[in-house]
Amino acid sequence: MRIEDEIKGRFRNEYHKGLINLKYTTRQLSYEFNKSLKEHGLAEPQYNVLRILRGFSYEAPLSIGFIKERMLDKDSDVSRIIDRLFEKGLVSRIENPNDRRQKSIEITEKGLDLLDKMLKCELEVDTLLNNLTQTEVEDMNRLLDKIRLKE
Amino acid sequence: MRIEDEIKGRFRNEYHKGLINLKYTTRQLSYEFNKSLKEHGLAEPQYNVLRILRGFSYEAPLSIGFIKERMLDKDSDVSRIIDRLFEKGLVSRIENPNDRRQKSIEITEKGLDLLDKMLKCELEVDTLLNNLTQTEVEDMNRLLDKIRLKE
DNA sequence: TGCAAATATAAGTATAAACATAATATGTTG
DNA sequence: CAACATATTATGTTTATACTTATATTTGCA
Repeated sequence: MRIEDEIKGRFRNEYHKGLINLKYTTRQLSYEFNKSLKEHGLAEPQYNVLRILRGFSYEAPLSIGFIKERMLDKDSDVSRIIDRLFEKGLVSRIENPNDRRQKSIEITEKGLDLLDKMLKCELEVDTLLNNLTQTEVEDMNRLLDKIRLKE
Repeated sequence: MRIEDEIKGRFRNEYHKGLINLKYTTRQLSYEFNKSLKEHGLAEPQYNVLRILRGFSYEAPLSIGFIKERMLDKDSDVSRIIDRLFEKGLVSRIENPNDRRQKSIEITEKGLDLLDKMLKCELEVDTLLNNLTQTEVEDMNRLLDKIRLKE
């Protein structure tokens, strides 16, 4: 559907439309992905933390700060996201004896098992943009990178 | 900065990168815009509701449902967003005598004054994508529309 | 007419972002 | 070593999304 119809609005110009289109499309993609995650009882940031913990398990245990640097959202409240994962038994959390300010976080067996069961989610990620050809995705990435360029 | 460096991650392929790039770029644009809104004490959904109320004032008063249909986020909790605007005196809310299930919402003088003072925010919207040329924005809109096509 | 279904909104719960502040641990410097 | 700055994490508050359930009202139909 045309974005104008989907939000029953109108745009001042192509730039205005671009901004709304970015937000609207991103939200729709997240919505579809979240439905799959919910089936496994996870919210998206929780899933992202688990994937970081698994991805860097050769450097485990990780600190909260290390995880935070790798989150999409730099303001992520990793402390409380870890709280929820800890309560579900998906991660362990102990005080780092070398620096007692830090916590040492590791993914548990249960956490790894859950990620294994969620392989479908991972594959889905690569299909959400399937309407675009390889060249088109490359074009889009080039445009998005350009949007973020400073000065 | 390259998106790979910004989130200190790696991507399986261009599609995977595209998805992350969309989320990351959209979040960054929102972040910048929200800073301006905060100066006026509004969160983004509150600002959007006010703009809808002003934009359709010739059809005023509007129902909650009418507003919801025009929100970017279709699951917006417009009832409670209106609560907050009402407490700030920016909108009025009365029971619709023709259909007492509905509420009649209107923007107040105070609300209109606030929007007037926020003209800078409105102009900023059109500059957030200024790194792109007109043709590039059009390309991006075409790509985003294509992402959302069903089958 | 009477009653079930549909509609409009509100309210409850869990999760998270955004922001501020606090608490504790560590590093540095005089 | 004391005083101060900095680092790391936790906590508190407000706002919002996502989802569920409740309530009041209207509508449609047997």
